[in-house]
Amino acid sequence: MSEGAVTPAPASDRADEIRARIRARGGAATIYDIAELAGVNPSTVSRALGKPGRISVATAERVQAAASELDFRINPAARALQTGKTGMLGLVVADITNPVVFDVVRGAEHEAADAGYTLVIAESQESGENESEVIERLLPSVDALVLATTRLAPERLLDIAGRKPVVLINEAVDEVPSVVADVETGVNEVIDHLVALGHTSLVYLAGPSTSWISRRRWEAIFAAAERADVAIVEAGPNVPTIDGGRDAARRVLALRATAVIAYNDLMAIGLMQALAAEGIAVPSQLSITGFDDIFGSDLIVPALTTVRTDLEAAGRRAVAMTLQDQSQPQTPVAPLLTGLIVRGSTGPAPR
Amino acid sequence: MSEGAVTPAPASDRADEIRARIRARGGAATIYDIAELAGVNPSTVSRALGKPGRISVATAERVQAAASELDFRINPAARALQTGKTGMLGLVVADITNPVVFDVVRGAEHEAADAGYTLVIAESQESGENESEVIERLLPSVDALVLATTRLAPERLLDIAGRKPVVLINEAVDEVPSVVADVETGVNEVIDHLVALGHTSLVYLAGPSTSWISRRRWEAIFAAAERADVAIVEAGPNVPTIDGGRDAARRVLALRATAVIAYNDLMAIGLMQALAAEGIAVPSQLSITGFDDIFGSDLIVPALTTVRTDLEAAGRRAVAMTLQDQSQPQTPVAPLLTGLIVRGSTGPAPR
DNA sequence: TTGTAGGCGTTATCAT
DNA sequence: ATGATAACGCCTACAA
Repeated sequence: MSEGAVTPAPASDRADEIRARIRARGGAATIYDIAELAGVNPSTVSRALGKPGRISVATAERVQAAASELDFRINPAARALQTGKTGMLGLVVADITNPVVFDVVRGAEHEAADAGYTLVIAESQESGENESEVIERLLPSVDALVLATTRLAPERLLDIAGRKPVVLINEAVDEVPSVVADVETGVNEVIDHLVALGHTSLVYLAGPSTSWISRRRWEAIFAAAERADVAIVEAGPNVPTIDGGRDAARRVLALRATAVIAYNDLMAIGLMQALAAEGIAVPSQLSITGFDDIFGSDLIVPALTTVRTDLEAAGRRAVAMTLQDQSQPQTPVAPLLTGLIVRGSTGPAPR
Repeated sequence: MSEGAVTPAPASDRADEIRARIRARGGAATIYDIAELAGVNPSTVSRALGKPGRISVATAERVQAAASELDFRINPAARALQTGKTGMLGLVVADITNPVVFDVVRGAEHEAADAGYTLVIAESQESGENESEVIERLLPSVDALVLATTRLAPERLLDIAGRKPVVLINEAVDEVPSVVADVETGVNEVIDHLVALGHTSLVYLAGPSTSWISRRRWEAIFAAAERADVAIVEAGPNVPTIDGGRDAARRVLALRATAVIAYNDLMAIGLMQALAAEGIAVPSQLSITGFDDIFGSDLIVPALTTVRTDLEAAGRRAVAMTLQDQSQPQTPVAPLLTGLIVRGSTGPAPR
C-alpha cells in the first residue's frame, strides 16, 4: 500500500499536480499549464493550437494531448485583447417577438455558428434612441453588426459603419452594404394575380414612413399597377403591427377598393380581423394580401395570400457579408428572391 | 488667416492631437489617452470611471469630460481579462424559431439589458450533443447561463453548473436553480373547464419523453382528472411541433375521447389541422386545448383554448437568478402563475 | 486622494 | 521549428 506501491507514471503524475494547481487558483487551464505539461514554451502552445502547419507534428501532438488532458479552453478575452477580434457578431432587431424577425435570427445564428462565431442579439424596441444606445453597448464586443430593422438616420449609420463592418437588411443607405430582397418579382406576381381575378382598384396599406422597404414596396406596386392599368392608392403611414392593420380598416373600406395589399402580414392579419368584426367577407367582398409569409399566415382563416421572402437566407447572407474581407472586392450575389403564395384571402373581384 | 488667427484653446488643441494619434493607430481611446488629456494617472481614470466615491469630485469631472471628449468606450476584453467578468449572459434554446421561446428570449434580453449585461443566444437544434458543444463554446465568454429547453442529462448539467452559474427554465434538476411555472393552477382550470362542459374521457397528447415539463404536465393532469373522476390517458411521446400534432391525429381519434389536452399549442394546432382535413369538427366533435398561448393560437379557427404561462417573466426571472450572488441565500419567489384562456376550440362534449 | 507597478492569458515579433 | 519577450487595455494592491 505504501512503500511497495508502484509510483504512478510520471506524466500523469505531473498532470495531476498541474490540475491541482489550477483548481487551487480557481481558474481554468492556460497555455502556460499546457506548456509545462508538454515541456514546451507557451508561445509554442499558442502556435500549435492556432496555426496547424507551422509546428512539428510531434510537438503539435504533445501539445494537443496536454491540452485535452487539462481540458483547456482558450480565454476569449485574452485573445480578443491581443487580436482585437472578439469572435462575436451583433444582430440588432426592433422587436424580438415580431414573427418577421424569427427567420432572420435563425439564419443569422446558423451562419454565424457555421463560421465559428457567436451571435449576440439585441432589441431596440422600435426606438431609434434605444437602438443607438444598444449599438454603442454592443460595438466594443463584436466584430461586426447586422441591423435587421434599423430606425437610424443615414448619418448615424455611416458613423457606425465607419467603426465596425455593418450590414443592413431590407434597408439601403449609400455606402453601407445591405441585403435587400428583390421586391419586383413578388410584387409583379401579386398585381398579376389580382388583375387576373378582375380587380381594378387596389390599395397599398403602407408601413411606417421611416421604413425604407415600405417605400420600396410601394414604388414597385405603383409601377406594376400602372403597367397593368389598374387604379392604385397608398393609405398610410401605419404602425406595422396587427393593431396597425386593425386601426386602418375603416380608412381602407372608405376607399372602396376591391383588393388591399398590406405592407406586411401582421397588418394584413389585423385588417382581416377588423373586417371580420365588421361583417365584411374576405375574399368575396375584399381581397387581402400581405408580405413576408410569417408564422401564422396560413393559420388564419381564410389563409393569407402573401409575398414570401426568404428571411432566413437574408439573415445568413447578411452575416456572411459581414465576415467578408472588407478590402476584397465584394462578390456580387444574386438578389434574394420573393414569390407569391396564393391562399384563401384573395378571390375574384366582386361585381 | 494664418499669422493673425487666434490659436485654439490649448485644451481642445491637445484633444485634437490625441484624437489624431488614436485614429493613426486605428483603434479606440484608452484610459491612457484620457489620463493624458485629463492630466492624471491611468489608474485614476480607471477609478474615476469605475468607483464613483473614491476620487475627488474635481478630478472625477475632469476625467469624465476627457472621456466623453475622446468618445471613450471601455474595452470589454481588457476588463474581462483582468476581472474574469465578461458582462455577457448566455441563453441556450432548442429552436429559435419556436414561438414558445420568443417571449423567453425577450424577457431575458430585457432583464439582461436592465442589469447592464449583454445577452448571447445560441441554438442547440433539439440535439443534446449539439447543446453540449454550444455550451462549451459559450461558457468561457459568459458570466452565467440560462438553459431554456435543455436536453442534457442531469450529470452533464451538474458539471456545467459547477463551472458557471446556471439557471434552468421549466426543467428541474437537483441542486440546479430553475424557474418553473406553477403547472397545477392552469391544469386544474382546464380540467374543471372540460368537466363542466360534460367531457368524461380525456387524452393528454404528450411531448418528448426527454421533456421534464411534459411529464410534469402529465402528472398534474392525471391528478386533476382522478380528482374529477374522469377518464384520462396519455398518448405519446410526440415531437412537440405542428407536424408532431398532425401525425398524432389518427392515434388520438382511435382513443375515442371527447377532449384532447396537447402538450403545447404547436401540437394542438397541428392536430386541429389534421382533424380539419379529416372532416372532424372542433369543438363539436372533439375539444382541443394547448399550453403556452403562443402567437398564432388566437389566429387559428377555432381559436385555441390554452393554458397561458408568462414566458417573458420566466426569461426575466431566470436571468435575474443568474445574477444573484450565489453565496447569498436565495430569496424564495412566488411561482410563475399559469391560467386558462378559454377560446373557441373547446365546447360541450358530444352526446 | 492619487501615483507606481505589476499581472490577467494570448499573440506577435524577434531571436536562436 | 522553437524560445524569449513585449505588448494588448484594464484593474488593483501597495506606496506615497
